[in-house]
Amino acid sequence: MEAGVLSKEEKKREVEVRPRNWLVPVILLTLREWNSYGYELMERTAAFGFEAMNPGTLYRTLRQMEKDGVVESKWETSRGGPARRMYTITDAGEAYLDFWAEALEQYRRNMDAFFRLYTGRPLMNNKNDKEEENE
Amino acid sequence: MEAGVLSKEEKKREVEVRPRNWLVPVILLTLREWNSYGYELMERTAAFGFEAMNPGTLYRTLRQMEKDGVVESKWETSRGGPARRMYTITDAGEAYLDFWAEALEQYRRNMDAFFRLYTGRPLMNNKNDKEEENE
DNA sequence: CCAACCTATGTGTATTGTACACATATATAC
DNA sequence: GTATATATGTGTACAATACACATAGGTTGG
Repeated sequence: MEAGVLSKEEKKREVEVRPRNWLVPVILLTLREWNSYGYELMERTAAFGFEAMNPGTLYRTLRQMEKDGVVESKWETSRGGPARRMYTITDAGEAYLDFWAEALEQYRRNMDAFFRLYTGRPLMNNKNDKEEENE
Repeated sequence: MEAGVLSKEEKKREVEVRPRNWLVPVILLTLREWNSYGYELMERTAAFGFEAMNPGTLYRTLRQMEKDGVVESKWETSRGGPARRMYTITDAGEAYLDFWAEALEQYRRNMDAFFRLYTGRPLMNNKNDKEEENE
């Protein structure tokens, strides 16, 4: 394999940087601002990295979130056009969001550690032995 | 569901904040510092959020990375104790790492946007209509 | 000497978050 | 009345990681 450029193999899987469980918090955060519904949420989640969000994934996630009690929904039919399932964040949802944000902070520290090491300066020499440097 | 505290349901799945594809870059970054092997890498990946890394997952990932050409390995037997499969990062591996780090920067912006919104100040009022605030 | 233990690598299978493909229904515009 | 935008949904696939378990070499101590 050649160096310097990425092989077709690697390009294919592109690099996807996004935390797992990113979708749920993003939805919750958005709903904390305004009540909303699936179709609209799709646009807004794009701002957080879900650029080509698949509708099915979003709708299913919303249903699951309702089962989990972090959101509630009811149909909104008083309007032209197809009915919308309007979602509201629950108290449990806000609690979950807070919990998640806290965890995100911890992760940010991990990411910073990554960058410190990446950008050159080795954090420390706390490795007991490093005899396998070269052979 | 009660608010303020997390339900058993939510506690069970804990909040796992870590980007997808985090393991591979962490391994590559570590190998860029020193050549290493699975057993040792387990300790080091812990520093980046893989606190209870399962051996199987790590070893399988390393093999896959070798197939992808981002690392190379050879047995090290000149030592007491079980043989170690020593890994070295390849040029392609370094290129991949660079590529990934760049993508990570973009994600960091998403995360910052999340925090700005989370910590109160609404980014903007660029939403066309928000009639569903209350009903 | 052989049993217990640490080191070290591995396989088989499950889980989970999201992706992809596709289906359906309601209104409005032409 | 059919095309289009809006809106919600199901079935299935996939990839990253988790979990459970197996194996084998070497060292230590009774």
